[in-house]
Amino acid sequence: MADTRTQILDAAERLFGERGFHGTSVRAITELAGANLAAVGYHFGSKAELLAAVARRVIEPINAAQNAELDRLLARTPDPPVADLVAAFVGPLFDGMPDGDEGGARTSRLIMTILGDPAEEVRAWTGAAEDAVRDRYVAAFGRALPGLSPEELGFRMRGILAVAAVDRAEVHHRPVPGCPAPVPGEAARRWAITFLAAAMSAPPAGT
Amino acid sequence: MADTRTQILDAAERLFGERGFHGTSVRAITELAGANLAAVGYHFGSKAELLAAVARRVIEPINAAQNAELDRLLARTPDPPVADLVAAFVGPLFDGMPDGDEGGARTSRLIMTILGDPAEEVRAWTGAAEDAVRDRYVAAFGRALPGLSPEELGFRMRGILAVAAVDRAEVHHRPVPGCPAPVPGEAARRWAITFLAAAMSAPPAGT
DNA sequence: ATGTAACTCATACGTTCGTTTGAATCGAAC
DNA sequence: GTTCGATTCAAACGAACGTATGAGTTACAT
Repeated sequence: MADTRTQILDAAERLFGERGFHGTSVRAITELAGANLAAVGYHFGSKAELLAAVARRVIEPINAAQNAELDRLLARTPDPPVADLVAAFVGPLFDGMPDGDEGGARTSRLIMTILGDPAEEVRAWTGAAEDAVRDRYVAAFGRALPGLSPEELGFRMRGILAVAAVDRAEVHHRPVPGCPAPVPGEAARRWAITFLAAAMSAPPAGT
Repeated sequence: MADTRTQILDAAERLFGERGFHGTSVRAITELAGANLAAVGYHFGSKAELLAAVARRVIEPINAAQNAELDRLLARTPDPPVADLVAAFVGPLFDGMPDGDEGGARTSRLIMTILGDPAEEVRAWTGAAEDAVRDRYVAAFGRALPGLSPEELGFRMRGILAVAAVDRAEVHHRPVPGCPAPVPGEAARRWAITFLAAAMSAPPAGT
């Protein structure tokens, strides 16, 4: 049995992802973790700091993988094609956490919750590491897509995140009625890369 | 000055969009609306039913516009090209509510909140109307994109919603650091249509 | 003017929230 | 076996929550 701190992180990750930040009570987290109510205050200081810890733990391996994939690409050629850049960026989002995640769905639901939750406390933890990774990809996409304004490139980068996060978040949620339910695993990953590579390769729409 | 019921709907739409369902208190809504705390109970019954009313008011004009655009397209040709279908589906999402919406951002933030909020009460109102519209577009896209499995088509439909909702939701939020900030108005609409038309037109990735 | 229905209001109820407290418990070092 | 830092615990705090109540106010038909 893992230590209390880790079990609280696990429980919080699951519940924040399933019910959002405001929708999850500290009591629900500690109950699921089999820990005492006060353990959150002791180990993390506050509910908001617990969310920051959860978010860090989720995002760090994704960032590391995105960086590694880009390194691998750039080692081969200084100007990788768009499709490879998309795969390198999107792949880690579909891998999610290395272990214990239900096919990455928990992770993505959490990312979706964070993306969707406007509260400052939910967003405050975003650090320099994420920015650095994103900057590297923006630069690489910019070279692969000359003629695209920085603003439109930014729009497309956000589009990538949106598709990946929303789709994965819904794997176990089943919203958007009227469409067939999302598909877990390898198929969705390949669909996303195909979908987004074509999207990124579109000619500039201009201002 | 509009009647109390409308002012509560306006305030609730803004606050639900900005802070989510659980993050918005009935007191905050009535205060912003300049109404009494009990007015929500009197006019809507409960906070959850207020959300349902807000969601209906937001989504109905979007659905109607999507239906009308598709009618217009089908009147011209029985099998419209993908780009036209994308424009017809995405356009109304960028138009948002006809009046008083800050360029549609309020609306989309609300949609994003709903998409991202896993609570059953947030999702319960989705009705037959939305399903019908989506079914019509799924059918039209299916004819325009033969060889695409229903599952992959469902994936792409969700991709459209994700891009539109996330982008618009962030117009006034400024998340995703490392990318230039989102752009309001006409540019984003054209970028989205270009981006998504290329994405939808991609060859099938297969199972 | 008077009755009536629609509405607004101040106030209170019971619950749940995040956080804090101080005592109890544990494990290893000495 | 005692000391001590680290951790866990039950209990309680005040604040904020959604909702309910009943009196008060308005507008209008009669």
